[in-house]
Amino acid sequence: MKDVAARAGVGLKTVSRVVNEEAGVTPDTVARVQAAIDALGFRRNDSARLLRTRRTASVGLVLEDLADPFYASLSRAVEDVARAHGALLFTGSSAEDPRREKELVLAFCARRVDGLVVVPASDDHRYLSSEIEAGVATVFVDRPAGALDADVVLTDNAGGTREGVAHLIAHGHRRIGFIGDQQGIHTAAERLRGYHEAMEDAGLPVRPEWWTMGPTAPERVRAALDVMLSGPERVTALFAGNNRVTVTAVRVLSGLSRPVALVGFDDFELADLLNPPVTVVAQDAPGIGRSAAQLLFRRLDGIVSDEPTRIELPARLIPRGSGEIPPS
Amino acid sequence: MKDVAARAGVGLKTVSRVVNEEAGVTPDTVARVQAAIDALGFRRNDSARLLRTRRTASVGLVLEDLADPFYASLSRAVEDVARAHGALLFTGSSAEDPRREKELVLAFCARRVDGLVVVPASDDHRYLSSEIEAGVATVFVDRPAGALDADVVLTDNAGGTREGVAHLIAHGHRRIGFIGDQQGIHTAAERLRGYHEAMEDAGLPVRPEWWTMGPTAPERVRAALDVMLSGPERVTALFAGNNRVTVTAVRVLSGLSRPVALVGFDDFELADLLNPPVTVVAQDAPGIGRSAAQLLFRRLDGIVSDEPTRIELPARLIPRGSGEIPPS
DNA sequence: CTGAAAGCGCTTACAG
DNA sequence: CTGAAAGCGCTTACAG
Repeated sequence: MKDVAARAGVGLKTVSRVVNEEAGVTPDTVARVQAAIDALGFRRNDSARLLRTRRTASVGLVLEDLADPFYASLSRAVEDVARAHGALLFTGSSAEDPRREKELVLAFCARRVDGLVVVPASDDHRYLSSEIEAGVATVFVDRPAGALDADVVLTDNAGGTREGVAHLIAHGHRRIGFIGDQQGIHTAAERLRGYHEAMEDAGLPVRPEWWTMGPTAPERVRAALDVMLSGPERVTALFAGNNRVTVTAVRVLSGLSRPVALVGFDDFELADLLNPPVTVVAQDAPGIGRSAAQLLFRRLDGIVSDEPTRIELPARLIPRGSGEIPPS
Repeated sequence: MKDVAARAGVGLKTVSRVVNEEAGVTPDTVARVQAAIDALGFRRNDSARLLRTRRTASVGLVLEDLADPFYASLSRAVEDVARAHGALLFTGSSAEDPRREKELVLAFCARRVDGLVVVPASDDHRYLSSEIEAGVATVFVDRPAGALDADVVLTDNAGGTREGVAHLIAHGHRRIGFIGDQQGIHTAAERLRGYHEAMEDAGLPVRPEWWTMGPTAPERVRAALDVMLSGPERVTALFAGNNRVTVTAVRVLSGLSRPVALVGFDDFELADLLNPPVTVVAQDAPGIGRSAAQLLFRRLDGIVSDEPTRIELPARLIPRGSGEIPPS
């Protein structure tokens, strides 16, 4: 910029004015500066500009895994909102590792991002409270923050599961199984709660061998299914607590002689092409991302009250066939 | 930092030394500075630091759509390599819009990212040549850059298709159809070339109604299939030029009375759960992302020659059932 | 309409 | 072992 000013024979401030298209510069001066800019191939360094402006026009997104379809479409939604607000997006995957989450979050804070959208991997976010006080707007997504009262946008996991299980009950099932992810995961616990509530609402008993929580590895799910599907009190329908469980369940159930109904939490591509097509309770990944990002920018613009906001988005039941199979 | 220095009664440089854990500071001084840092809640502003250091420790990734599974896993691989090199990742989706691609690329350049990984949407990247001269390392991915000789990492599209078509021929097919994406798309044209080569290698004639290029919208694909699958010279096998075509083809073929063999380019989740399981030619999305990012950092470290590098990764045939159906 | 000075928050290149 | 000065590339707050 100094070179441009020298070549055009003007002050730094005038170059700055031309570059930023500020009014009040003679057309003649503009032309001279522009010529110098073109000749020198000058282009403004936004990093320097932003240092002075005291905002970085960027937001950081920390999630489990950028490659996971759910988070991928959530990311895209966050990106779109950020773009609409003139901000660029940093992304990082925590891989469910609390240390990595913290590392990423602090790296973004050190760059002084204007705001953060975080899918919590850690269950203690007190390390963030000083940052938030320092002015980094933060919105948690998919799961609430641990030990910190902060903005959060999530799916109504319990409600969605309740609806899915009620759907099975409405189709005549009375013995329904539930296979969920590990207890410690907030969404998993909420879905389990929804299962119990739906059964209770219908006045149906729940036997202890009908539900189980744990890793979603295929072997574990198969073993759990074996238990549920044997004996005189075996289940006639299954609610799968997430995507991976659903897929394993489809594999196992397709090998059985008598049909077992299935509803899964989380939609997935080609669910309608399977045999039978899989009924699911779908989360709105773009909707969650969009809400979170919008809330973030409302915070940045100081539009929202200081009170932490909690937004819960409904899940949607999509009947496709597997959930409408009657009890055998 | 000024405040910390004042509180600790030391110079700025000493604070800098402590923050950066440089050697040669008395333990006593370190303790005093550290106490001031803690008391004031100071944390280094990396944006300011990087302005002075003249590198930003960040790379920009521009692709079609962050929500697309192929690009999502490519992104994750780029992220992992970037992390290993201590760099953060900016991501942006061009949505196949050349203007948006340019906008994103230039925004990243204006932030002075150290390097760029770009999935080209535009077919003219001359706008980038001045940036590249200015030192922004750039690697193109999935498709070569337009009108610019630059580093590129891509899949062997022609070779992969040749292998897939040869697989169908090996299973006895002589009349094989090909439905591809629009001609203008580099990968689409390459795959079409592979189809023609495989047929020619086997000495098989290709009738004009057996292959077609165009939008991958379901209606277009259905119409194209109708043509190929009717008349005395109808095809007994189909090669689908990409994911979306494959999915539509599965739907159409599953409704037919006589079986038609199918091989698709690009793997997709649950392909093995469909009926019949779908044989595909798989690209290595993480491998492509990893190679591109590694090449980028080798450039940044000045390890590679100045000559643009072209890396072509093999595609892999995964037989699952649909591609092994004999001619009816 | 234009520009010189100070400053954003750090590091570099010195000197002591 | 420590620090004052200059500078990274811009903008802000003035003054003229």
